[in-house]
Amino acid sequence: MTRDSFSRQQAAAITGLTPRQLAYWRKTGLVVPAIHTDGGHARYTFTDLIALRAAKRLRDAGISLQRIRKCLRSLTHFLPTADRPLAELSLVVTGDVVLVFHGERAFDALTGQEWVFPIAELAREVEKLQRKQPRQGELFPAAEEKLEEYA
Amino acid sequence: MTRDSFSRQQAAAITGLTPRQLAYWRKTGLVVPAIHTDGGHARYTFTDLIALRAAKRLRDAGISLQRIRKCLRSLTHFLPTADRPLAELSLVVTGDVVLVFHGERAFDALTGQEWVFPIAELAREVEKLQRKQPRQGELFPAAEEKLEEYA
DNA sequence: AAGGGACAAAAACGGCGGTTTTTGTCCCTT
DNA sequence: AAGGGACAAAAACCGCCGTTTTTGTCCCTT
Repeated sequence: MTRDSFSRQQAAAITGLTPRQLAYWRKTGLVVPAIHTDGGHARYTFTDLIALRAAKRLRDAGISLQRIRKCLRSLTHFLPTADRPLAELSLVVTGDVVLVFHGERAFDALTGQEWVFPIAELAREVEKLQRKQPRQGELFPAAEEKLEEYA
Repeated sequence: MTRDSFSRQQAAAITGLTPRQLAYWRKTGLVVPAIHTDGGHARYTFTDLIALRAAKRLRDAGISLQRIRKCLRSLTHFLPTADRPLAELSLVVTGDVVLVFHGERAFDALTGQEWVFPIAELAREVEKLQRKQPRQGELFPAAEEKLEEYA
């Protein structure tokens, strides 16, 4: 029981996961312990624990393992800088979706699509428009066509 | 064409929605124009435009009308302060979920569940644990039971 | 204890068809 | 123009069911 390596039992106790889950997740590559003892037994590092804990939270939030896997696959694809997303990134979970916060922006962990728009921004848009009453089309080019179309 | 009331055509042109949609959304109560002319015709206010624009964005982001309605219903339920969520709150959309930012927190607009957890927080948790090696149970009470259970 | 295998229950997924909601279009009235 | 009604196409939803994934449990080996 050193300072920076944990047995499976310990890891399970700390993270709130079952030993069975650790075994399966290891076998399927979700979280693979970084260290092995001489006897070939697994040892979880501190970083491993964080990853496990993150995964546990995602599970508790109702995200299925399958979805977590998908997210990780696409994350390593569109955010290659992060090689251990579960231990590095800020995650927000809602319903069946995982959001990643990266700098000021938020992405869908699955698709990489960015989907943030504070209402304040909308207000500014419409305000601008209001000030230019006569030539309001500039802000919404597509809308301008519609204006003519339905005029 | 005053400064703060817009006809249906204008509203449609500005927001990028079709007049048909405005009519339907009005009829079904999603966004009801706040003003009426003497002749009984609808006039959209500036705030209405913002709401329309927000809804439009949600639609563009792939959120169905039905889901938007659900979100609004539950929003007015667990955030009663906001009586016009579409025109007041910050929304984040990903996949088929709508997130509401309210102060420092984020909620699922549908369930009201709060689901934010920066990884940094997890690291702190585990760090604390590491410093108290001998009595590690305090941080994860549930885990402590497991420790015994699987010991 | 840890690892691994085997088996079964539980959970999650994916596709399909039927139903409801939303939108487009046309027409009529004011 | 705006409102409203009617009809049809498109989009979205819901429930069902067979398949796959995940987990629990038991047993055996080191």
